[in-house]
Amino acid sequence: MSTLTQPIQGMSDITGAEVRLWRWMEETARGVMTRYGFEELRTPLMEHESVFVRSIGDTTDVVQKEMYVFEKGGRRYCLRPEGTAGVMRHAAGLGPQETDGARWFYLGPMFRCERPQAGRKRQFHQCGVECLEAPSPVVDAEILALQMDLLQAWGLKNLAIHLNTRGAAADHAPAAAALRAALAPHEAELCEDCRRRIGQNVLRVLDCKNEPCKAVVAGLPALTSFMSQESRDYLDAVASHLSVMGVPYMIDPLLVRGLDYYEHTIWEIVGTAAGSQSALAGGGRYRIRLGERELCGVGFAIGMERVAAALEEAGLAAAHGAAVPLDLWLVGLGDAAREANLALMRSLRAAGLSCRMAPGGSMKSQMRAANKSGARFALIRGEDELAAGTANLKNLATGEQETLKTEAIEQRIQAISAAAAPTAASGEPT
RNA sequence: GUGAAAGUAGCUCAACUUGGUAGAGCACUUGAUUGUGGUUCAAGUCGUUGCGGGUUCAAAUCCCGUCUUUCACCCCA
Repeated sequence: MSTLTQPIQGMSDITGAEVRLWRWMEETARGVMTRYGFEELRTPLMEHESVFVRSIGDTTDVVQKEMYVFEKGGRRYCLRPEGTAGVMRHAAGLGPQETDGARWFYLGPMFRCERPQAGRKRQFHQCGVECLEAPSPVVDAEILALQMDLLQAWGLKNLAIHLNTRGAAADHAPAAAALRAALAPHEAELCEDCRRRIGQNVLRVLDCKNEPCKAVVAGLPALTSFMSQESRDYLDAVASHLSVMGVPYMIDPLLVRGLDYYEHTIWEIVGTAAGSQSALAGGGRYRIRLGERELCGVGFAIGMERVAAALEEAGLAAAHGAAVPLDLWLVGLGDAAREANLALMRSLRAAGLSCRMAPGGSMKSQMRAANKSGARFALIRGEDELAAGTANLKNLATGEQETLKTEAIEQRIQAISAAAAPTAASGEPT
């Protein structure tokens, strides 16, 4: 295929059963988040590059290697690689009265120029929330509960919350320095990547997958032991609030999250999905300074592709991807019947019924089209029926057919349609 | 950014090793039934073998490049 018929690498068209599943996921998410008092916020897909450089951190891989950056009219823009920074950019332009206690959620595409693989696309989709209430372990625990409720509303099971803390901002530098000092005697035992990490991103040594590195890390004191009492108490408080709410979790002292803006609580939610992308979602408490405003909040993001894959694996996707059948397929033989059906379709649709017809063709081909469409009923009219003022309504599932008077058609179809399965709720694109 | 595998009809795949007219199933169209779908039977359509170049009398097949997909790193949701 050529560039004219293929999407860009790592980006894909979402169609058919997949798009129906996604709409259901989005509607379900809106429902859950609304019950927690969150309002939808739609920020642009493009921002000034600096919005992300400031908040995510200019040494992170996301900023250094993965952002789609381009220049236009002397300004540098980028496609958003995540959702939090844009929401904070919005908040920073508002006054404190409008941001204190704000609860926003978002749903939409993000862009990172990484090498694609299972559960990782260059255009991917996240569902996330940001809560700007005054920092408190209570709020963090509530947000975690929300996230688990949402994942469970989608039907996911066997999820594990891995909970940890980055500590208060004042603890970051001392903790990193202490970790470097603790690792120094073992440098020769570490892998090449980890020796590089000591200088650049020392926390990443903690979650290295190589056995020798794991052995070294296992012998180190917990990272929290390098933090202040306040930081340890904060984590304990979050854990205890989770217990009160009955939300299961596990403390994972080796959990690391890469973006610079996190402080205190951080977490990931891991599913059982195959492959290396088992993290379905992540979140944490953060502090972001943009312009004159410094904003503290807590939030999470869920990878929609990964959730969809998990639903697929659990056998839950098919039910939500099923097409809603048409109420009716109109079959007409001859010009007069076709014109009559054309007019009838308009009033049926105005009445809320879904219907289609073929522009022509034999009785057989029209009936085949009706069958193939999955419509519940076929309405059949030819010269004879028009002359007699009637139409034949056939139930395509049972083969039963009844003859109706023309003036009774619409009412009868309404009644039958209402008795059948209700049509799916409407959804909005994102 | 690093390392590896794959791409043939609308779909799932065969033919590639050892170069010699590109095939099957499903799907699709039509007919058996001149006004009734699904099942059955019969016939038919279906391709610039991802794209571009090279080797050769001859390339789906061998070689090079490129695009895309997949997998593992890196990183992240």
